[in-house]
Amino acid sequence: MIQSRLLDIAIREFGIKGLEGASTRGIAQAAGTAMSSITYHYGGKEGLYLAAADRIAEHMAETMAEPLADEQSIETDDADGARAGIHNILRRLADKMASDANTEWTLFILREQMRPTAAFDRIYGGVMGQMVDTLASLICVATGVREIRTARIATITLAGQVLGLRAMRATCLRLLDRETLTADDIADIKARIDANIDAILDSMQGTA
Amino acid sequence: MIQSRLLDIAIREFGIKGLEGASTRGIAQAAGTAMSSITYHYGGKEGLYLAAADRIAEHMAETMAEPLADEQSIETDDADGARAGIHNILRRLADKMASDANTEWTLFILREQMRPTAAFDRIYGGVMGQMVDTLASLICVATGVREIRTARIATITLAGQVLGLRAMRATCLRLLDRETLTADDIADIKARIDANIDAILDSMQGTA
DNA sequence: GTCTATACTACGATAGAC
DNA sequence: GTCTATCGTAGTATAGAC
Repeated sequence: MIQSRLLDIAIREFGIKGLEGASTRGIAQAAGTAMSSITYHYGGKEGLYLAAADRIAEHMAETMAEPLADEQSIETDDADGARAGIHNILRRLADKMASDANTEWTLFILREQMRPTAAFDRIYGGVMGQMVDTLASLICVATGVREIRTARIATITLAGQVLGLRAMRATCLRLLDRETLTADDIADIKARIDANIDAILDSMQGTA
Repeated sequence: MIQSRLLDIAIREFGIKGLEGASTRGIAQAAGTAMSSITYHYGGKEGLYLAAADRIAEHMAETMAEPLADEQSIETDDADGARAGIHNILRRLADKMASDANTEWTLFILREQMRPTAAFDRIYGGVMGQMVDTLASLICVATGVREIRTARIATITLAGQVLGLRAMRATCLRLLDRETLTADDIADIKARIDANIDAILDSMQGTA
């Protein structure tokens, strides 16, 4: 399937180099085909970029479908269940952000976060918006906080901790004196994040 | 001063569009000069990019000099002072990350974090490395934690919360239903971050 | 559908006038 | 120092053969 290989390469190249930095020639060559097949299948560079965003949204939906489905059925008085749901979602996200295997599409998303294009709508409108909304709802249930705005702001800080694994990767590596993050590093960081989540939720519960 | 204007525009363009995305022609035109003056003053696009990184490092050094100088004189048994220092540093960083006025160079740094070039050495080797090292030391003092690795991992999560303001900006705006962050938004987010810091440090203190 | 050819544009670098 | 003019390269898009 040339289409599929083209998309995989595109996600990698766009993620690493950005929309302007990546070249259709380079993508086509890496996929082992002619550049004009990009025009044929996707209408051009822009179309390929948007298709890459759609595929990323799909991929995200697959990995997040299970925890999101579970968590949306939580009762409004099940604080412990809500807390477990928050951990579940963020842990899964942390796996993606920490692993080198997911570098390409996490970078793609981060670029869109910093400077959104039409591609961001496709990603956020997919499972991503649903994910942060669910997190905010779960925070309300877990802490007893009533104002959704408060929960949303907490969502930003909780997700920020996790996104930081990718967004400040260079600093992480220097600070830990590594070339890449080891399995031990990732385990320790995830443990720290889990502890932070509990500490933060506890503190919100106290003031609610 | 044509040099100064050229650098300002360069930081903006490189920050927004990245090294490949920005064009020397565009930068020169926006600065009101000929493209060849970039060659004359900086030797080329690469040289201009590195000069922009140096200027960003300077700017960061100016805004962080005071809190870093204060904090390095903290006694090893002054847990409260250390905690205040952590708040001080992260609050100042949060101001920069939240404000639209600093969009250009914060984006520049984030790009380098995601995909470091020689420019990252100049930024990290300046005040940035010093900042995260100081944070880790202060965390040790504030919590009684002995292992520097534990403190460094906590540093990553604390800084991640703050960096998230820029790195997930698009999600922040959608979640709060805004075009740009208002002063109220920023105040609320900073208050949440302050509370989170205390909650996290408390939880580390308990287990140390 | 996939390829080769080519057209057109924009880029960075450089030479040389002033 | 700053400008104009130009060169070579790399980019995207497109037409047309198969």
